[in-house]
Amino acid sequence: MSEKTISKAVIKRLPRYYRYLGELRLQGVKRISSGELSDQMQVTASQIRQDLNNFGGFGQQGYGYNVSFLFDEIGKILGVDTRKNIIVMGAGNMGQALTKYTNFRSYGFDIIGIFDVDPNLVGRQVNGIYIQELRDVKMFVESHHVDIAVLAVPKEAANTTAEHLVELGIKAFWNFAYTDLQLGPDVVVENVHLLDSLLSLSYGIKNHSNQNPVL
Amino acid sequence: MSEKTISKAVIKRLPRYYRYLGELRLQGVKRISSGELSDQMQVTASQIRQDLNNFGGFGQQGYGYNVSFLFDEIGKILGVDTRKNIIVMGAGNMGQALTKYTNFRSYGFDIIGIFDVDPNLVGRQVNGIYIQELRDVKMFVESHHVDIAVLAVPKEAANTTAEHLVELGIKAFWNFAYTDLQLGPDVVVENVHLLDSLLSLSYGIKNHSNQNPVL
DNA sequence: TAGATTGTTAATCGATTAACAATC
DNA sequence: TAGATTGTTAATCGATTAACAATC
Repeated sequence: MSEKTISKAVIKRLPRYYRYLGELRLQGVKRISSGELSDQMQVTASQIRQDLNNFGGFGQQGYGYNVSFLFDEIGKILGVDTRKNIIVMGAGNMGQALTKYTNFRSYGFDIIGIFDVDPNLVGRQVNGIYIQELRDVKMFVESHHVDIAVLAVPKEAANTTAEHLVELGIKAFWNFAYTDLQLGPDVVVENVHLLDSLLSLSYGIKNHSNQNPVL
Repeated sequence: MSEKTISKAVIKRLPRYYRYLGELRLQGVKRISSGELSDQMQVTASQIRQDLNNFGGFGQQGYGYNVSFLFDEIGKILGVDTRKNIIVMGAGNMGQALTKYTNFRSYGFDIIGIFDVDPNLVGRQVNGIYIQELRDVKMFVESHHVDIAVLAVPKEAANTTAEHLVELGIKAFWNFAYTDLQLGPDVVVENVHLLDSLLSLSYGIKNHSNQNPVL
C-alpha cells in the first residue's frame, strides 16, 4: 500500500460529515466553508480541513467546499458508491429488526439472506426474505456474492459462526454479539456492543457534568 | 465537583473491563494481574493500571487484582449497583427489539414502558409490556421514576420528543435516531448511530489492512 | 485586485506506553 | 526475605488546534 493509513478517529468521523453534507444537499445548499460547517457540527474548522485533507484537496481557496461534490467524494471513500450484499446470521430480535430496517438499502446495503438454527423460525418471512436454515448458508454464500455478514446470534455461537463464514470467504462482520471475535488479520470486524453503550450512559448519569455526547 | 474528570476514552473502556472480569469470575478465577488481563484483552498492562487508578487503588502489589472485588467496583463506577428504569419511545423495529432484549435486565436496567403514536400499535404487548399512546407519557413519567429514555422514533421526531421528556425531568437519553440531539448541558446523551457503524465497516472493507476492530 | 478560505506546517494538548520505586 | 506486581511519574507518541502562506 502506498497510501498512508488513516487514523481510526478520522474514519469514525467520516460518516458524520457524510450525514451533515447529505442534509445540506437536500436543503439545496451549494457550498459551505469549513467555518460554517464547524458551527453546525460543533467541531473545529481546523479538524474538518485536516480530516478532509487526508483524502485529497476537496475544497477551493476563497470559496469553500462544493456540498454535492464533497458529499459524493466522502461517499466514495466510505464505499457507498458500490452496493454491498449482506446476510444476517440469527433471526432473533436484533436480526429481525435489522432486516426490517429498510433505510440501509438507500445507502447501498442490501440484505439478501437471513439464517437461523431454530426450526420454528425457518420458513418465516422477514421483510419479504425467507429465514433459512443455518446449515444452508454454505450453499447460499457459494451461489451469491456476499460482502458483509451481520452476527446477531447468541454470543456463545458468534465466533464459531464467524469462523465458518470466513472459511466461505466472507471478510467483513458487523458484530452485534456481546463478545470480541478472534478472527484473522485480513478480516474486518465492526462491533456494536449495545450493553457497553448503555453502561457508559449509566456512568454519565452519575457524573452528568457538561459532557457532550460521544459522537 | 472535587474529583478530576475522567476522559471519555477511559469511560468507553470500562464496560469492556467489566465484561472480561465478569467472565473470569464465572470461570472461577479469583485473582488476575494486569499482565494476564493484558494478554486476554489485547491492551497494554500499563493502560489497564492507568485506567483503574483513575478511580482508586483496586489492586495489591505482588498479588494483582481480586477479580470479584474489581468486578464489583467497576460495576459501582458504571452505576450497575442501582437499578435504572427505562422507557422506550417508539415501538417500531428497533424499539420493539430493544424491549424484547431481556439481557439488559440482568445488568439492572428495567424497561417499564413503551410508547408510540401509531394507533395500530397502541394496546399491543411487547415482552409483556403494553404499548401506550405517546400523549400518555407525561402521566406515566409523573407517576413512575424514569431514569433513561430510549429514543427509537424517526429522526424527525427525535429532538421534539427528547425536549418534551427533558421538561418532564428526564436527563438521560439512549438515542437510536439518526440525528444529533440538541439538548441542554445537564442532559446526558449516548448515541447509537447504526448507519455510522455500518459505513465505517464499509470503509474497512476497501482498506482491510491489519486494522483491529474498534473496541 | 482585495477578501476569503483552503491546504499545510508548526505548536499544543492529551492519551498511551515505558520505567521503576513502593510495597505486598 | 525474595519475587511479583502494583501505583505513579516520566517519556513518547499521536491527535487536535492554531497559524499562516498559498491561491482562488
